[in-house]
Amino acid sequence: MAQFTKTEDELTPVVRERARSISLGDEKPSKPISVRDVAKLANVSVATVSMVLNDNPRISRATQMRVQRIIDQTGYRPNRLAQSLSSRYTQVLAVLLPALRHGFADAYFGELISGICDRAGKLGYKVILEQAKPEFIRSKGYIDIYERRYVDGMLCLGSNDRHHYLAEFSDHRYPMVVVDNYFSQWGLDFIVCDYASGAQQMMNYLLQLGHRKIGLIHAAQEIRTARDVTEVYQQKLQGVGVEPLKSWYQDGKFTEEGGAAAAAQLLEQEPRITAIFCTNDKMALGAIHYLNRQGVRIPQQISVVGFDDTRHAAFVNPSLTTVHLPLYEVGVLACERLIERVHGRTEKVAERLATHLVVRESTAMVPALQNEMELLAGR
Amino acid sequence: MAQFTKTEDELTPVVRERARSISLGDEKPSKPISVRDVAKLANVSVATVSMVLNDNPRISRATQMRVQRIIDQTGYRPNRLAQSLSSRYTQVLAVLLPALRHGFADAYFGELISGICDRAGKLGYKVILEQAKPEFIRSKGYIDIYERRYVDGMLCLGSNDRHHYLAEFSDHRYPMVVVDNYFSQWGLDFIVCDYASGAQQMMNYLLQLGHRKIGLIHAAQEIRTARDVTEVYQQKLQGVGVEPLKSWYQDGKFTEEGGAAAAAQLLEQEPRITAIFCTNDKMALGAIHYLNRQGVRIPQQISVVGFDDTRHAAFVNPSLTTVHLPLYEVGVLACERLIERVHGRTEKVAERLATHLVVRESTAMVPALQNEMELLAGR
DNA sequence: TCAATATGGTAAACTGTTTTAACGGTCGAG
DNA sequence: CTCGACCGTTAAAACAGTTTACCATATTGA
Repeated sequence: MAQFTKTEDELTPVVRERARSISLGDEKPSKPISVRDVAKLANVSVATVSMVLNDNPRISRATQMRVQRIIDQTGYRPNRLAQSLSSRYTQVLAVLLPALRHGFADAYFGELISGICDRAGKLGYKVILEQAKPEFIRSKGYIDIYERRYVDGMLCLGSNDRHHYLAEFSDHRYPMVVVDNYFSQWGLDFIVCDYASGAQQMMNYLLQLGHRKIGLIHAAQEIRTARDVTEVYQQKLQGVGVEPLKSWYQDGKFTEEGGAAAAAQLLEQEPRITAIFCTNDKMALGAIHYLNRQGVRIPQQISVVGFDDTRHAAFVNPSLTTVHLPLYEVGVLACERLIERVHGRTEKVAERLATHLVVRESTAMVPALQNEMELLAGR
Repeated sequence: MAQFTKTEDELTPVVRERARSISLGDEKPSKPISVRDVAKLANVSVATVSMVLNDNPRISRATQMRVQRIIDQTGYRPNRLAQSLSSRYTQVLAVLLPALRHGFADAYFGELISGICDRAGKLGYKVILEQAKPEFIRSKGYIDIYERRYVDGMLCLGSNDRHHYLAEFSDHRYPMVVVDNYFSQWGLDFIVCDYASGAQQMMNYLLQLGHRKIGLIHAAQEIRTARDVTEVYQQKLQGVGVEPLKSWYQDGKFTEEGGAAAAAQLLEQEPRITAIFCTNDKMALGAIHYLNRQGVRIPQQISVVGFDDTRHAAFVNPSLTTVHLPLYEVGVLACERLIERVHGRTEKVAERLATHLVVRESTAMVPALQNEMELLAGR
């Protein structure tokens, strides 16, 4: 305790000794250096060291340099637990994911998480992963992580209307941002892709190609954005005087398998369909897979389109016409806004990022129209 | 401070009052309940409460129930920062990922992470994500997370031989497990898939189908497991008297684009090739994509195989023959062993999980042999 | 019956920071 | 030549738990 003297003339040797014992890394894991050690070596109080660490302007240039030198020499690193305990900020964010079987192996969530992690890291935050398992919800784990001070805020991915527990965040007591979805009801913060606009672009394009009998492979109508797409599909068809039949809607469950099965249903129940609009790329992949092996030629006989523009979309055969979602950017922005909330932002967060159509090879003019055009061209 | 009396008869009313003020959730965020509050209400010392929390056997059934009742009534949740600070265990693990552009949107890493998170959650651990950016390495961020007490241990994914900093973990001072790779040099803990065995099964299968001119689309020879596969490929060919030419090896950079480009090179430089062995599924997808649009029929003209068995492998056209890697299980096991290390395990961790061949539709007998067989069959 | 050993609990020290109120010294103004 | 303001620094009080050493009783064994 009193092993370090405080007289000015003895400072240097003492420093050297401490520094050496550190750099040599003596086998005994000689308990790590603390603020107290640094304070002693620098002949200042621990308060001063703390202030240097948080570069508080109250510290004079001279003192700040003296302390910094000691910090560098000793390789002192403040204990984050102690810092968080006393400062009330953990510098950690949670990413809440739906509890899918092998949930992370998913391009959609992966892209969002990439954006989040990149930005969080840049702003000095760590990110913890949390899966919304039933038990987690039942035991209010989502509140626990705040109350037990694991995190300062949370980003909620893959949420849907049945997640009533999100209502508990409406008072903004616990900073939370809904990522790529939105709720009209609870006044929650959100960052979302403009699904409606994307769907409009896609429908306009398909209609322009002459398609009228368009099947829809959708999923999860409890997700607001998914409903947006479905609604646009319906409105646009009605806009050209077509009332989509019940059988044109098929649930693809957001998976490749589901997409394949839905395509099969569609073909069986409505053989005269000329295009299939899948509300995500995974289902489109499944549908294409099914059609290919049924010998249906894409896009000559049937056009197939997706939604998301995941990496794989470009590497199917034929490559997929789809709507590009700026998921990475959504992640980045959500992360940024969440941190602002943690730091006291009070204005509501609500942003809608633009989406755009990506035309590749899975779409073509409707076959009949194609023939007509060729006739007109005099062939 | 002395607002709570300790006489037995006054306990009940006091409890009720505290409990009500909590359940009503008064608007003022009346500072959260602490051990001290609980102790006072239960008429025991804070030490006792702490022991109940960590179910220390020294506490009698009666006391433990009395305290537990108060805990339940007040909804008290221990502050994890304080717990970690004084217990020296954070109950947090780090997952270190290579800094790929959009790294998480990858089926390979996703599968590993799924396994890790599932098991970590089950064992009461949280998982933080860390990207191995150059700056992170240069500043020894990987040591920082231990010293600053962010985590108890680390799982290292996507490592390779150029990651010399891993040598710093050879003394096992900081618990770390290499996931799905291994190093002969530094005595690090690891859990890995049996790549060599998988490659052998695949090569045996291809050779059995009569293939001799087999191209290899590989990548990242600085990864030990990747080299294992390449070596098996070479040995097996030599085993049947074939010396693979330099031009049979093509670098596919582990991506779809790379796979497509490599396939193009291969076809140009060695048109008589009858099979292509890709060392991961992504490159196989790229190769198939390229071959398809060149009009090459798979598997009639050329067989293509992959490695990994990611979800997409089953949904390409034709579906991909590949080697299944138990990545989820590797994640689970790595997580488990790491936690054992944290709790003092001293035996080295080194396990190799079995892999197996998955035959789908992208492979067939070598064309010439096929004809011969048909002739023999008298057709 | 008395020392020896469990049993159950407690007070105090400890974990490593940040923050706050106070303090001594210098300076300019009245 | 005081008085208040300001500046840089400090001691001490949080923060919210765990751990340790010790202290009463109660139970055993001889």
